[in-house]
Amino acid sequence: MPEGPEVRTVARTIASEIVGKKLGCFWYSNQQLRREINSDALRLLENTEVDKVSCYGKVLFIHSKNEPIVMAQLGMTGQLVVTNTDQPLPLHTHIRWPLFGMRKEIRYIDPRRFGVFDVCDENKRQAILNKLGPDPFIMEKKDHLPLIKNMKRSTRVIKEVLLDQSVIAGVGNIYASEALFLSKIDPIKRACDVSDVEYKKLIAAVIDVLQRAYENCGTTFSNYVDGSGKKGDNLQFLHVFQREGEPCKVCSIKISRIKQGGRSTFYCENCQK
DNA sequence: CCACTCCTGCGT
DNA sequence: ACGCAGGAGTGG
Repeated sequence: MPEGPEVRTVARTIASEIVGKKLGCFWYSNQQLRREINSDALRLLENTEVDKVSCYGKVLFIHSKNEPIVMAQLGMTGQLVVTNTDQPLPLHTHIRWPLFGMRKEIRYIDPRRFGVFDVCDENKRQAILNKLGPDPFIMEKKDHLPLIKNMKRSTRVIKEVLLDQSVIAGVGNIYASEALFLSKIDPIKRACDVSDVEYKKLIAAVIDVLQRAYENCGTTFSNYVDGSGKKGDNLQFLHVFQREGEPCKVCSIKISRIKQGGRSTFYCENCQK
């Protein structure tokens, strides 16, 4: 479900509910997610207070006063929400984590179970972050040139490079298409054939598209919700994603859909060269 | 590099 | 019945 802006929105919205609260008795379903749930390690966090919630790319961390740190990835359909304990349990609820004395709990819901809910220590967290490319939400101007140099080395198609989290963290299938549209780059072009001028526009477009999505609390076209269960408002502002056959908002020709690396890419054949 | 896998649900 | 879906890893 979630790309950088959605994960960042979830992090912000659950933070306001759980920071400073004490975690209660951890519960999990017997089904396993992408990885098995390490309940023994997670239970070490019972009776500890949540310190902060952070995220990098599509990875979300819940920090307690002590280690370990909770590491969550939402996959395609993961939802991390804080709700009243007496609310009916949605199908595919895999984790319930009450907040001490609050009549509220953290819930992890994930129909497809592509997500991860795990723990790590600070060293492991750094190792995870080191494998990821720069996050456009955090990136500074001085990071642009090394990023462009890195992208340029690849002979892969530019769309697929944008999805590679080790190159740039937080861009997913929606915002890859959107950023390429805004910077007028043909998604079929190999990354090594994209010019410096195009790259500058592309990086600016990526930052722009992600920032705008975050300001609109993310894109909901299916089941994405923020930490309070609220849908995102960004769908109406998308230019190409899931608009196959509809008119381009710039030139009015029909938006195309192609497959790249098994994923759909939406683009305008006229505007993007 | 590619194809394939993990899984459920929805629309055609 | 089939193809599609905000992700990411594996193995050839």
